[in-house]
Amino acid sequence: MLDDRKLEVLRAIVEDFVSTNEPVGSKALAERHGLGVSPATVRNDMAALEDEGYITHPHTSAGRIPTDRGYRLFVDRLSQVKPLSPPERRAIQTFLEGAVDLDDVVRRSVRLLSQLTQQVAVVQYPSLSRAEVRHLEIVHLAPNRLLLVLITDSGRVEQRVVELHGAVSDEDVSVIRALLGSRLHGATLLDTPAKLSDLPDAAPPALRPVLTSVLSVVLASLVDKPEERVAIGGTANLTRSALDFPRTLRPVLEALEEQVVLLRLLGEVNDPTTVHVKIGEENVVEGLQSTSVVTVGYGAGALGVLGPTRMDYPGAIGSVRAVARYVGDLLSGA
Amino acid sequence: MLDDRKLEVLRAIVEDFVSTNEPVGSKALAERHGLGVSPATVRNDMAALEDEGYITHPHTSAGRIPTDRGYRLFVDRLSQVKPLSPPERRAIQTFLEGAVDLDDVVRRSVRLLSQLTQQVAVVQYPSLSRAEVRHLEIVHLAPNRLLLVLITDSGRVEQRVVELHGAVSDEDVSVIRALLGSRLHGATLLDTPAKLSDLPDAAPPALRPVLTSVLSVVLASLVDKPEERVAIGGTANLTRSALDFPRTLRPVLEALEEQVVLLRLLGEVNDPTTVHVKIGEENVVEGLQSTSVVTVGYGAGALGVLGPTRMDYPGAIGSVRAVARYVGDLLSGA
DNA sequence: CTTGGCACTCTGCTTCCACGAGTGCCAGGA
DNA sequence: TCCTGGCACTCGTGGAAGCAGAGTGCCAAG
Repeated sequence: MLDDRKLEVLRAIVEDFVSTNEPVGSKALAERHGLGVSPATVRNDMAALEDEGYITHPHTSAGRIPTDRGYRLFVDRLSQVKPLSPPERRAIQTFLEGAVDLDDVVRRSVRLLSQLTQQVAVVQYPSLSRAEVRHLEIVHLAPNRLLLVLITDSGRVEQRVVELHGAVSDEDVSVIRALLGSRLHGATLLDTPAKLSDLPDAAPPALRPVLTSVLSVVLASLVDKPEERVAIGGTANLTRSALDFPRTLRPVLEALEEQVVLLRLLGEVNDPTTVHVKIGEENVVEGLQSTSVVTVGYGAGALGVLGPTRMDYPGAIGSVRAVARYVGDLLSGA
Repeated sequence: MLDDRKLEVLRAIVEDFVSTNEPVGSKALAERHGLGVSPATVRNDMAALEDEGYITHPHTSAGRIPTDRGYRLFVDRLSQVKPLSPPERRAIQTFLEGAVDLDDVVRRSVRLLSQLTQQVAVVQYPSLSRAEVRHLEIVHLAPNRLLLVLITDSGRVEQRVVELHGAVSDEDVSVIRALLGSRLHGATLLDTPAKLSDLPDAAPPALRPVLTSVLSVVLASLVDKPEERVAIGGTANLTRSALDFPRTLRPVLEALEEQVVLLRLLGEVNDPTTVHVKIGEENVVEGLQSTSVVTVGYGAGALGVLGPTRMDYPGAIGSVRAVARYVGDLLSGA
């Protein structure tokens, strides 16, 4: 059905359309790419590609533009990842290494990705559930109020206030701190319930009420529904493609304001090591049907970019992959 | 020069234009507002207002729209703050009280403000320099690497990694923790340099190198240039006024991506208790000359909204003030 | 299977015109 | 002195018409 030349035509259409944002006609295409055939032949191929649903017409007498399906084929079979240049790699590395803490790493990654790809960038914080506990601190804020501070190996710091029913002494707090600390150090949050289940029984009776309050907060807010966080940046890049989003910019911005939506975008990554590309209507998220998303896991989390379906996929995939690698190294090393 | 009726005309123009987004003509104005005078009279007043620079024409045969100067006069002398309704107040309070930690408070405030005002909302995290140290924890990450965790009374948690030149023992870390803790507990970060200046001398000689490293990190990254943070939300609201930003949406989004810019917007608040309004060209920030900003301090930080100059100022001022009050209470109480 | 030719169909742009909103000015009246 | 009705004028908007150009689909010949 689709011989090599037809695929070549599709590739040319995608590349031209991505760079010019204008429907591409048979004549221009035959000239600019060295296909060695006449416009008429190209037209025949185009008709075939259109029959198969890879390209379409905006209107009768305009050139062709790729459909979502066309981009899909392009990404899967017609393109190869554009690797970054060595200077770019060095720049990424030095920029990321300048970060002073986890927040800074994430913020820098977002900025980096959005500048490299000229798209919207999304970076997830290292997931809590997969993280190891490096330190658990209990601060005695008030007689009946404690602050739990959890530090993970990926550098995340989570805090929760625990309201107690009665007052508790500094000494008791120390005991609890020691108890919890010894149990949890080095554990992942997934292990936590098992590690803590018998703790109230093992503790001195006087401390049990307090311990129970503390545990319920730990389990409820850190284990059962661990808070996932994401950072986003480069939204200004959406306006560059104002032509791509006739009236759809609104819903896109709205969707991007929702943490839940962003997490879904990043979370649909099954295999964490390969780059995933969602194109147009493949996105189930409301409001993002006219966008494409390129994501990849970096170890304890995921990151990616979002832009119009008319996107430089090879470049985006290359950048996303490279940044993910550096971020992954950085976070597992620190 | 400007008698009461002229001011009334200006007020009517501002209110009409804000609600309809269309230049307002003399006839419609004379009818809809009970001015009791003829369109011709209104026209004369309009001419006077235009001479004074309070209103202008988009083109010869269109109605009038307010200038920045007109809005300024409106805000200063012709409008009164629109207080929130009791149900609204209750909703704010319950929504904010549901927050589990500082990040959550800030995120909720942003969402609240942007929904109340239908504008872009900006909320600064409580400033570090004005905060009191509630707890300073030192975690021994590796033989020659420490993690400092600073918790302030406003709930902020800052972390910094300290790389040491040589290994240090757990016991030494405990000593340093105790030393620093006793000195800093209850101090503000502004007091810190004074409180710590003689510390190396007072400490056991063996610990001095380590202590010096720790102190230099504390002073450099927490005191000398304390990290200010801001959260932003509701950018989708900018598209609602696509008519207001003909082609200027781009620079606005770009400006909003810069933490520095946001801090400048919020930072120009001198008197922290009153609401400040910057209108259009009054904004020195590049790219925001077509927007207005309404800000107020809430105690340890500031918050505000940003939108087109065509903004419901009384409503925005009311919302900003109310939210600031609740946030302030919440953060000083917690 | 490829190619050149040709008729056809659109869109985008320009021009033109009529309409209507709104203004500025003036002269008369309170 | 100020308000008012009247009137001529300006100018942007919107629809109709016409034109040029790009691009297509199809066909018959190589």
